[in-house]
Amino acid sequence: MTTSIDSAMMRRFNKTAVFRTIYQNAPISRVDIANLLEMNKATISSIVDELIAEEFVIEIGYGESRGGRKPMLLSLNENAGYCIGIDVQITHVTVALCNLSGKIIEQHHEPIYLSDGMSVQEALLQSLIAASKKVISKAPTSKYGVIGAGVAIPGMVNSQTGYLHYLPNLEIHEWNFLESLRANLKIPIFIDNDANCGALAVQQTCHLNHLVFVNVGMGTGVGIITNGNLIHGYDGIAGEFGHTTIAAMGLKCSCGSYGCWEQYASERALLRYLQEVGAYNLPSFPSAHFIEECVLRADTGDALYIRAFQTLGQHIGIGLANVLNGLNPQIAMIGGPIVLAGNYILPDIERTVANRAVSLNRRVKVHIASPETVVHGAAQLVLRSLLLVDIESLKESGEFPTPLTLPH
Amino acid sequence: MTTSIDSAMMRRFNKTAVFRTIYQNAPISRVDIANLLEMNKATISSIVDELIAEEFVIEIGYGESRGGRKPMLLSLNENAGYCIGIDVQITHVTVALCNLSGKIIEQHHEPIYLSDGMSVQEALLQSLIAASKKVISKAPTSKYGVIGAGVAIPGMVNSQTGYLHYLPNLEIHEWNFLESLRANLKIPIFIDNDANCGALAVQQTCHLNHLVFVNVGMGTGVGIITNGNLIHGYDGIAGEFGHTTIAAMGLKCSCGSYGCWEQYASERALLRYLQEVGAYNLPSFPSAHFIEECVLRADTGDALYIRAFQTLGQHIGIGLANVLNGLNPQIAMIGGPIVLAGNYILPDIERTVANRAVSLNRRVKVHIASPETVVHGAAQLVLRSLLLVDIESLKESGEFPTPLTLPH
DNA sequence: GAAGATAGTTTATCATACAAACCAAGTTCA
DNA sequence: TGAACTTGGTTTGTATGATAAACTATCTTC
Repeated sequence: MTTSIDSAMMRRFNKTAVFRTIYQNAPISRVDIANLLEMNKATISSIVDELIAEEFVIEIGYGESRGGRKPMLLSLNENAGYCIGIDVQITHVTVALCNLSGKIIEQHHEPIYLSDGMSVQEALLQSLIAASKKVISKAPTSKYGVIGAGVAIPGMVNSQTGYLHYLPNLEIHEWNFLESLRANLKIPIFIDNDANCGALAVQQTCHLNHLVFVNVGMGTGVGIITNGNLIHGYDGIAGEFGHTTIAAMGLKCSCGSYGCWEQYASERALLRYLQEVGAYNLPSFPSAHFIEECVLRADTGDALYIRAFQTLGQHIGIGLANVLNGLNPQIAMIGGPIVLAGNYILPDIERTVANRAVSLNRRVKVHIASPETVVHGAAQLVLRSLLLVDIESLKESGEFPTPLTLPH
Repeated sequence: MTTSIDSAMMRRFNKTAVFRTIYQNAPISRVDIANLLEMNKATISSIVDELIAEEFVIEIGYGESRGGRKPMLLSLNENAGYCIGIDVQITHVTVALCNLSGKIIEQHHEPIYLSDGMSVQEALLQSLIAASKKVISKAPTSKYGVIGAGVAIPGMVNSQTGYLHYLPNLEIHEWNFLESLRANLKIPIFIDNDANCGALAVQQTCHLNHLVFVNVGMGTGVGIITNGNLIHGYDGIAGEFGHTTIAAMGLKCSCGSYGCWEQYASERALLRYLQEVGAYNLPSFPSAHFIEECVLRADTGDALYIRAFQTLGQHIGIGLANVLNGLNPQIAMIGGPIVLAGNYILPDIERTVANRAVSLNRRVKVHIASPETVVHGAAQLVLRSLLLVDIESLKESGEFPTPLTLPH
């Protein structure tokens, strides 16, 4: 692992810092960047010149005078290139084309269709590739083109090696996913767990450095950001709070343990709660639009559905309080398909957290994320890796990626 | 937050990297450092010259020739200065004088004695100060003297602000501990939670970047290191896994919640298990030597005690599996007073973890730490802050500490 | 319209890392 | 035994990049 710096490296760090400052504070002038970063005006000018030559940054006109010469305002050239974010789910994939500021330009849903004699892996790959090619073809011409794709996976992946250790429901085990995808998509590809992607997206919009993103879907996973960094763990599978015990003698879980959180806080748990309160006409398995349908029923005032949502909220709250006590974030986000039911579950989540979190963790605000959070985060994997590299990720990866030097 | 680098900063990073390399790989030659860090020989020589002039590093003689000129071996000058580590417990404090390599030179136990009309805070302070002064007076004369003190606290502290949010058992709330101690001890002081200190000590000895340290005593706390960094959370109180629910309908906890792990995995839990299996002559509250006494009984073959330890081990295992699934560390350490019973609890911990952890977390090895781990880690707070500063901690703290420039 | 303020550039300087040449001191082998 | 080679470490010259200070450009104020 390298931990030494030479002048080229110093320049890269500083250039990245300047770029990040523009990215997050645009429109901003050279002087303001210099003040924010406590660097010399001359250095900023020199770096900005490079960024403009590379078309990552553009001058967008003069700002208001503050008693002297008007400042020239700088901004990200958000259409210098594009990236795609992919949210893999059990039944389908969602692919979004985003510009460099992360804004979604095009979006497409593609079902995962398992035809005869085809492995699940092949079906997933085909769906991914088909959807990706569709949105890539929609990308406007630009300096850097489509610079990469980020994939959010609802299972255990190692984002460093690209290995998919386990994908529940589709029952994929130990698959070199990244290699398979790379063989078919000729752009840089990044992958991570879906909850991690969600956390990344939240960080990008909220500019907070300590947060958790709880993805409640068929299973329950947590993306953790502390000190601004995603936590991956040794094998990359950190955040499997869905398989932490909240009831030592509780329900048997598919993982072999008992009383796992996701037995009580997931789509499947919701289905069970509905069965328990006596709702009728239930599917045997949560379908693709299960939550949506339940929300419609609750919206009609169906007390059974409302009660089931409340029970779900309480149990999400129990596990969330655990996560808060363990990690002490600044905010907590609830994401995944369940967000459609945000209004029905949030009060119970909040109440339960208030009763079960300790000390300052009681103050942690719980929010419901937007449905696009994960796909946004997937795109963020690319933007972060290629554009927002900093000291941190250098140390993390051990090798030095090359920010801001994309091939044309 | 500063994220820019100039040549002075570059030098500091590199100097620290060289020092850390010597610290961890001594004895080592200049050439080997250059190869390890992928830096130029000339640069290494220049930095080493400075380190030798400052007496942080010494030349300890020639090594074996590898076909040419013999290398001059470098080593940490471990007696250039000293630091003290303090382990605060409910009934007493343990203070250790350590040299720069972290080796304990002197150790002293001081009771916390509450005399009439004295607040708990005062009693704790007086005990700390008395013990510190005793070991400081034993420090040999050296270039830098006693460079600082690190304090491990069995409660919720913010290591940045020095604020003690809550210290259970002694029932101290919201106290500016660092300020109070600084008023009395005129050396730099660092504080952190006891489990965090334990984790730090383990990291120092094992050179691993992903680990958890579970401190089982009157309560249960976890120190988490991922990517080589301690996790503190937003308010500094991360790691309170003792207050995570493992039984949603379980025992009422002092924190107001139900079924918290520490109700099932702590000294108090052990006492309850003993009551449940019908052991007699039990104290109403775990005394200072409670674990020690229980181990003695178990050593005589007392089946009740052995069974109680096994039950405790199972419940430590349930919570530990949760921690592993949530954080995916490389190894797990059990520390705190319970380590005396390591042989009695470890098999059950391992079995439970094997049954309840998911996927690769099943492979995580569980070890019993030595009793001095926490006090070692407390000393490490000082060594780490003053000597082993690197890119990482810069980003973390946002401000730039000044390593290797101690006043004489 | 002169004085002052702010934005940004140009120029000279300085610190630091690096490369290459060099010196020092060992080993190998004819 | 000594010439050739190898390795460890230093010296010297160079390149890079950040900074400070002087300078230009442009605006506001009075």
